[in-house]
Amino acid sequence: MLELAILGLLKERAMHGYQLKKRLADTLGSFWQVSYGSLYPTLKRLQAQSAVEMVFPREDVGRRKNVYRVTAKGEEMFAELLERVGQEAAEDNGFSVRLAFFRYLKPETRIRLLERRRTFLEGRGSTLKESLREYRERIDGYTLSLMKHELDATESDIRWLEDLIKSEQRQVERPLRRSRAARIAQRERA
Amino acid sequence: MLELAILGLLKERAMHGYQLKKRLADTLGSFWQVSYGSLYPTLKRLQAQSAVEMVFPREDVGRRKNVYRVTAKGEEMFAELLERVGQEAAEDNGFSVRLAFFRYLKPETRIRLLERRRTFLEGRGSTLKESLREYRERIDGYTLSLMKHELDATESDIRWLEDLIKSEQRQVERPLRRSRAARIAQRERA
DNA sequence: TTCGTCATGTAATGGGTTACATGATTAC
DNA sequence: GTAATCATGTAACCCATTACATGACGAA
Repeated sequence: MLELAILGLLKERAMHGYQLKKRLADTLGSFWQVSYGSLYPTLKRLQAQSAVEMVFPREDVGRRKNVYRVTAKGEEMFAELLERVGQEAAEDNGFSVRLAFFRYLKPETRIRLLERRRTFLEGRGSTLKESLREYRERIDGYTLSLMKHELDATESDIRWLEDLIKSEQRQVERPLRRSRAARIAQRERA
Repeated sequence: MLELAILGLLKERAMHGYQLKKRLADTLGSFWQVSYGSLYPTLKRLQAQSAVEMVFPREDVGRRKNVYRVTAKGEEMFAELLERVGQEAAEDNGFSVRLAFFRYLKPETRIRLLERRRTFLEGRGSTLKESLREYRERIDGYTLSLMKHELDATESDIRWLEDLIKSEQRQVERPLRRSRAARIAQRERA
């Protein structure tokens, strides 16, 4: 997860650990906090795997900063990690981090990931409904209220996902339609 | 967290590990999954601390089952863990687990916990708004959409909390009013 | 000159998971 | 008798955190 996030951010531009942490906090910070104690070791590990390499300072001579950039191997790793449509990719953080790098995926893969997430949330929804049906009388008001609220939140998540999926599908279809139009135009020209 | 949940569930009735895991999955399962690899060691640890003790099987002789019950010391531990209004008590899981045992808290403590959670969520909300304001033009559509959706979800959480707080406050006030009425009645009797 | 923030790192610890191993009981 | 589920446990690992340690640089 952290590796994916680091590679994804370094893909945009070379950065050093401290900067990386700031960017991480800014874009993913509302759900995903990283400490230096995990950031720096991960960065070193990625370097050892030659997924990233140090950019030796030019104008930046002053401060002791370890600026890293992604290597070709790092790009591969990133793509592999990002596309991996396992269980982890459907869970809260795994999904959010991947969404932040969606622009690097093909629309079809995006749809697959979105649908995986939807299935996951539908599972959570059913579990919640089941619990509500099964235990409604036996559980206390607070847990009941929590469950109802969770169910609402889950359903809202699903609606949001549905919108994302629809908009992806439009993006997949439109080029097709255009090419069909192009084919027609070509036929007419003939 | 797990200790709190185990003690809280065993407070209701004595159970063995397997049962405990089921109850855990049923009531808190939508956000909090535990594996045996962490459940059994925790149970043993609690036993070593004499927070729980084994109930020796009577009618249940057949199966090899380790049924545990909470001890007086366990009750103390539970109360202490539950009331602890630290950072962890405001975070997602910490809060939800505590909410599931809210009935064991005084209304004032409940309100304190609810307000801590609200403050926490308001912080998240501000962070999100800040990011949206700051980066709106620079970040990609997916992250933007995620952030907006997160903000909506956070605001919905806050509204829900507000309702819970209000209903707690009513419960704090009503007995006061009743006692005032009692005082008046007493005065009239005099 | 000193304070804040930039910047990097390590060691100890924590809290969990996965995979493995075992075996009893129940339902078919 | 055999498959599913009940039931307990351990060892290896993973991913992260906290606390600690260090020091450079810029601004007041």
